[in-house]
Amino acid sequence: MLVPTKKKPQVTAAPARRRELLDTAAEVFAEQGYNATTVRKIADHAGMLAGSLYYHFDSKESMLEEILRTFLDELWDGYDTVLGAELGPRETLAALVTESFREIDRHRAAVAIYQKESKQLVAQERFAFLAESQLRFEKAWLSTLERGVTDRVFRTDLDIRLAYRFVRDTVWVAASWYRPGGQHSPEEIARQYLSMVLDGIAVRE
Amino acid sequence: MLVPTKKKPQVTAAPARRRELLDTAAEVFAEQGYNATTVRKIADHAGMLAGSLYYHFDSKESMLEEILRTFLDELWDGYDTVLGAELGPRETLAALVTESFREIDRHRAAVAIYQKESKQLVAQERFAFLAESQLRFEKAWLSTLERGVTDRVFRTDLDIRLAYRFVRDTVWVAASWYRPGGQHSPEEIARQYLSMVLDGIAVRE
DNA sequence: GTTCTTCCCTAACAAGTGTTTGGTAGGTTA
DNA sequence: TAACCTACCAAACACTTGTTAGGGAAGAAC
Repeated sequence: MLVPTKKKPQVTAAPARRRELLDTAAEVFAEQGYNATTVRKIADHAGMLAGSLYYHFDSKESMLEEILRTFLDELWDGYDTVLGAELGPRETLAALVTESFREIDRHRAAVAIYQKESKQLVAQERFAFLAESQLRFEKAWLSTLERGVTDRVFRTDLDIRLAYRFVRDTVWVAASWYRPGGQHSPEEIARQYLSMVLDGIAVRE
Repeated sequence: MLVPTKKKPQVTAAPARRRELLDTAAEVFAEQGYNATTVRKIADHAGMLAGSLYYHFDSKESMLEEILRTFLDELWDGYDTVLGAELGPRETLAALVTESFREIDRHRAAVAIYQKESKQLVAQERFAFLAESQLRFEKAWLSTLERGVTDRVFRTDLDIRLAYRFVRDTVWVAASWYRPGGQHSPEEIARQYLSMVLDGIAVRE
């Protein structure tokens, strides 16, 4: 019982308030950019003062890390379910795209942050998990495309790495304009995107 | 001859050194993000001290403005030539995509900056020209797609605004991974992208 | 040879940055 | 009632930021 090791809320299981603050922080990060966002702005949006944030979090950077980790954890939950179902390549691609749009719907802010900042963040060892995730991501998509090519489901005359970047980007950039509760549901957007990616926008002869 | 009105180089026609500095600044902006880039970093890359930059430029912000203005001017030179040729919708789309990849090849850094920062910049009146350009851009692409639909060249069952964002994003996001002097020429990338956008990645029955 | 111009340096400035320290109101526990 | 914990505030900290003022070296102009 010596040295009570002042239990800071950072280490305990995340309470509701903590999640609340992370949500508002993610919103501001996504809107203004991480570097342009000051802790005072976050505190403003949360109705408190800058210093008070440090009761809940170690640093501004740790807030960013937790936002991205939470998002990626949930993303891979969905992806692993899809990949574990062992569907055909075309169905796997469709399921991955649909799942991605669902994640955009649920984690719009986090996705936007990821898109904007991940490239610079991976350089820091603290955010090395971004690189790992990116690698798994690439493997999942590339193998699906390759399977589709060998199965003669996808065209064989295309550069597969270009196709990968093509599909990947078309999906995730949507986070920059997507607004939850808009005209289209995530599933509807996924359906139209898939239609364009798979069959193209030109009329068939 | 009273008051020699100290001619600052900012107002005169751009000398070579000025363009040189803007190029290095654009490179750093693109790599680290505008807000994360300090004038000292720019000066480092240019082999001089921070204060010396202010002999050439009014401010950090004016450097950013000139980088984006130069890029957009050249972009619209190319676009206007394409649009003025009065080609069919499919050919216009192909020409616009190809022209876009050429611009990415020539202004990689500026395009990357535009992609990352424009959304937050348009709020400032100084960067209102970004909004104008964006509007012209949207008109050009949307009208091309609409013409294609009425001409039965493009599919009629697609949400045309979704298709617009689809094509727009697929093209410009390429700036985030494209490296000049790589395996593929801009024209080759454009050809493959067009093939995917027009005909899709699925095998035709 | 003197003057002028170009281009950079040195040194500082004020404002804004993330973060820390000590305190405190209010509820919960003993 | 007393001790304690939670969640915040108030005020400052060291540092970085964009920017400015004055000066000086090297060459061009006269």
